[in-house]
Amino acid sequence: MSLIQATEPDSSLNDIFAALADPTRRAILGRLATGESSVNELAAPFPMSLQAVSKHLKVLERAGLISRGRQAQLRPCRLRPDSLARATGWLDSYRALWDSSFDRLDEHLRSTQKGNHD
Amino acid sequence: MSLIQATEPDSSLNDIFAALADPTRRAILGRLATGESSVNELAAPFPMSLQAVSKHLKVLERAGLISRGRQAQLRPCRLRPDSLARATGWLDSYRALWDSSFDRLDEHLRSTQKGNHD
DNA sequence: TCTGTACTCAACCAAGTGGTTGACAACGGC
DNA sequence: GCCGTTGTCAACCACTTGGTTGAGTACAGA
Repeated sequence: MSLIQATEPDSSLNDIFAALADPTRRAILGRLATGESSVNELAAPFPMSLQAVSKHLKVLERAGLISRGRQAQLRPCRLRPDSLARATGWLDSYRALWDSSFDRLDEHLRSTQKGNHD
Repeated sequence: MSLIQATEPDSSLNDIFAALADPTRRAILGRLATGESSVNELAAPFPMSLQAVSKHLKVLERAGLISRGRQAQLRPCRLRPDSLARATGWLDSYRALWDSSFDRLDEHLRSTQKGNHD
């Protein structure tokens, strides 16, 4: 079971999950799911400076969750689905292990003790 | 589309994704998927102190990804599937938006410009 | 009761994060 | 060419994070 190793090479999972851990960035992704958008448009709903939002966009870009174009002085952002797919892929594979682990745990509990947990 | 709001109440998503953003913690979850385990057993493969691993376990516990029991002086850790389900739920719902967004983007690109991006 | 084992708590440290403000670059319109 | 708009970069700040070491707690066994 190679999933156990600590030295997994996919360091981008770090960036992806870290990017998703911030509610502002999740909201930006939600906004972006409705279509391409400029930095100003993205920043408008948030009670923070434009620069702060620009930093968040940089984090999302580094994680591969968005890409940024260029038209005139606008810098439109749009989604990139592949990174999100990597995150869901990881979660899905672990959820499978998860569930089987619970079957095993359940069996273990029934055979050894009688519910002094939780 | 209520997904857009920045003031979403589910702050636990922050903790869950933040917990998943660390490779050591992902490895711990992987190890735990093979069955319940003590702190010492969990710490053994990692090139760091026991206390550091204990901190990681606290993070995972706060995120609701694991729970910890007590038998004698052992403090066995085991998985809790509900928090992971929340993360996958969020990702799945967004992936749906994501895909439809890409259909829309594709259409938009075809109708307005001819590929001066990427 | 004394010892060893398993683990946690507390203090500390370097590095990273999320925000600010101010200055600057790039571009379109006048 | 100048001005407003759009956005980035740099410096700074408070706080968090991921690690360390050292001390302390809780339990089992001799």
